[in-house]
Amino acid sequence: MVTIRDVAQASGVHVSTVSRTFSAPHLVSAETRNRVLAVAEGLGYRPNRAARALTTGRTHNLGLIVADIANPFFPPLIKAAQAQARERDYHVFVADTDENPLMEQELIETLCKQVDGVLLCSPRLSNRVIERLRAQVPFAVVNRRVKGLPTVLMDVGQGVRAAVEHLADLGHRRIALLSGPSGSWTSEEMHATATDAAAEAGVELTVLRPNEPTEQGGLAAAAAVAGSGMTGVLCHNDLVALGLIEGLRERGLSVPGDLSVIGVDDSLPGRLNRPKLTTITMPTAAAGRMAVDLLLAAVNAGDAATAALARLETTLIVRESTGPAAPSALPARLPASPAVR
Amino acid sequence: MVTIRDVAQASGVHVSTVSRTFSAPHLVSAETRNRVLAVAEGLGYRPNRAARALTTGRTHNLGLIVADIANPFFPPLIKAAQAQARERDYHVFVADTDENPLMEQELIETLCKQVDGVLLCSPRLSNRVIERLRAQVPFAVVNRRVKGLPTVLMDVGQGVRAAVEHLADLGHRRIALLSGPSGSWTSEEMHATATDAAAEAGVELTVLRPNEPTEQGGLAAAAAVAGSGMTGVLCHNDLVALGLIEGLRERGLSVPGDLSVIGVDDSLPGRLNRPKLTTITMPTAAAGRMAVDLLLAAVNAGDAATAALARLETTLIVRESTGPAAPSALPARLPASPAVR
DNA sequence: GTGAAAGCGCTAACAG
DNA sequence: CTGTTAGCGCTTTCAC
Repeated sequence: MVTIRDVAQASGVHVSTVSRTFSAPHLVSAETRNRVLAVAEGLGYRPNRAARALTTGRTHNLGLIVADIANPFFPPLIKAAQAQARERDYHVFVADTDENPLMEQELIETLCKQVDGVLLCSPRLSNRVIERLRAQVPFAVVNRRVKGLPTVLMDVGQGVRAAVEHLADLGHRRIALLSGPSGSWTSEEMHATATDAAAEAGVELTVLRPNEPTEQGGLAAAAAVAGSGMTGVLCHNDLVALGLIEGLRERGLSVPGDLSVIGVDDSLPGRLNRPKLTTITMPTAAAGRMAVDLLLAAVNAGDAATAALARLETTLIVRESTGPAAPSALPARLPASPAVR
Repeated sequence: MVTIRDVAQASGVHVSTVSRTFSAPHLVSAETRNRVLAVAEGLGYRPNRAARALTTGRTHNLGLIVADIANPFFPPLIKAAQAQARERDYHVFVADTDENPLMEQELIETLCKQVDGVLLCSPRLSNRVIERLRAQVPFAVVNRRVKGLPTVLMDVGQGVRAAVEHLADLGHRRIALLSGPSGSWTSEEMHATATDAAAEAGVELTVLRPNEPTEQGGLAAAAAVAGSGMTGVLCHNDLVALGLIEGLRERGLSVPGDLSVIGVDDSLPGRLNRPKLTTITMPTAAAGRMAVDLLLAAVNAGDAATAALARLETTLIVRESTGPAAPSALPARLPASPAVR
């Protein structure tokens, strides 16, 4: 391994001069700098960032923790975060918690010594634990509110509101919300906004929960939805929506003919599905970039940190999985006179 | 930050004893060990892996480099690799090259000082460059043959052979291969095997290349496929297949009615698509786990390394996107008497 | 079984 | 502008 010392020797200067050529070039005469650079290049020298971290206290590494890498919601976020970090000369550790809060905590604790900050994406950990852990390492969070922490929220409420209104406009009077895992801010937010919006639109909302945030969860929920008299379903994410559509189909129900289904994420599988899924966009790539920037700002600010909060817009994209409520699907036990908005 | 020194002081022993309690517990009396452990626990001490790396030369970190995190082929592999690494007490840096060989090289060079080994998944770099770089850091590769390197191959040839025979059995006589990016071993392997299998099955094979390994690539290829007289298409991956099906549909052609389409990967979008995609499984999770183990073995063996090569099976999964060749689609210019197998 | 001391590769005052 | 020195947190001989 070629070290700073080899370069110093080969170029006839002291190690500190070599160090300076890399970490504070303006403090070195152009002549020496060029010579050192040339020698370093020739020897194939690369600074050892771990050693540097020991003296500077900065690792130039970030941790990125997600619940499930294979959930199509995350890859675009990971990709963007990682690209943005690299732009800022940071490398990123990516870790998957398997939706397990304990693993999440363990991960944070082992990672924290090796990174300057940790990005928590849709964490499953309680706020209480997060607040305790923040003494160890700076955090930024995506899709979770923790006071005092740099936060990026994808304002799913906007999309949910539009989705409920969209269903109401199509004549749906009884709608369901297939909720996500507990501990998920997005899930709570969807619940709250959907409840509000349903009341305003004068439609009846049933919340079915909790469901795994996967196609399996959606598939399993089909039993509860079919024959319930509900004709519009808002799902925790696209995967759940796709699973639900499949489960409905197995029961001889068609989408959007018999029921309308809406997902969340605007993920690849949803875009490629037939019928194309009506869904709520989640600006995951933007969130990844922004979260990295907020995190880095907090890292560099140190104590002077003023926790920023970014709210990213979400919008409803109407495609093919929603349509007019089928009269035939209207239940006999329809409330006497639902307020039409 | 609580260091080994704080623990030493608080428990009335020397730092080296604390060090030993963590890295060689058997060299410490049970009594002192327990006391040190208790104190460390109380203080919330966690060893600093970067500092440890400086003396041991082992970072306990791995690098994982992929062409595109958002390509659904990779997330299951990343997830599995990362989980397996953690099992072995390793953390992993994940980096995306955006399909850019130069970025891949740059990444390897900046990462190499911080990791004990690098996992190259479907690299876009030439073998020549990889062989030069291996002096810097141990490698393992997935889906690429580099002699002397621990390798995991997903034997796509098996699946391709089965796919071509499947199309031939269904009566297809002119088939196309929508090839992937150059530099991709998988793509070359598919090409070679498909050519062989087509000759044996007595069908005519046309290779269309190169295509972006995305739905866009497939969509764009639809123009060349439609009206060409080819009735069966084997695509570089599921995404291309899905894009192609979409492009065909836009031209009024149905799958599997007018043409049969086969993908590769058995990815989520393919499974959820209608028609369900006939595809070739790629054991990505198994490959991720195995590659990590081979890499770690190479890292630990040092010079004594004997490069292992693992070949993982792939199989054809027949679903709904393939069917009998439509007589109407048979071209007038059919070769006089194609050998029927 | 435990302490002492050297050193991993690098940076950061401080002199000159 | 460049050299000297000390030290980051930890492991690892080598003594005792």
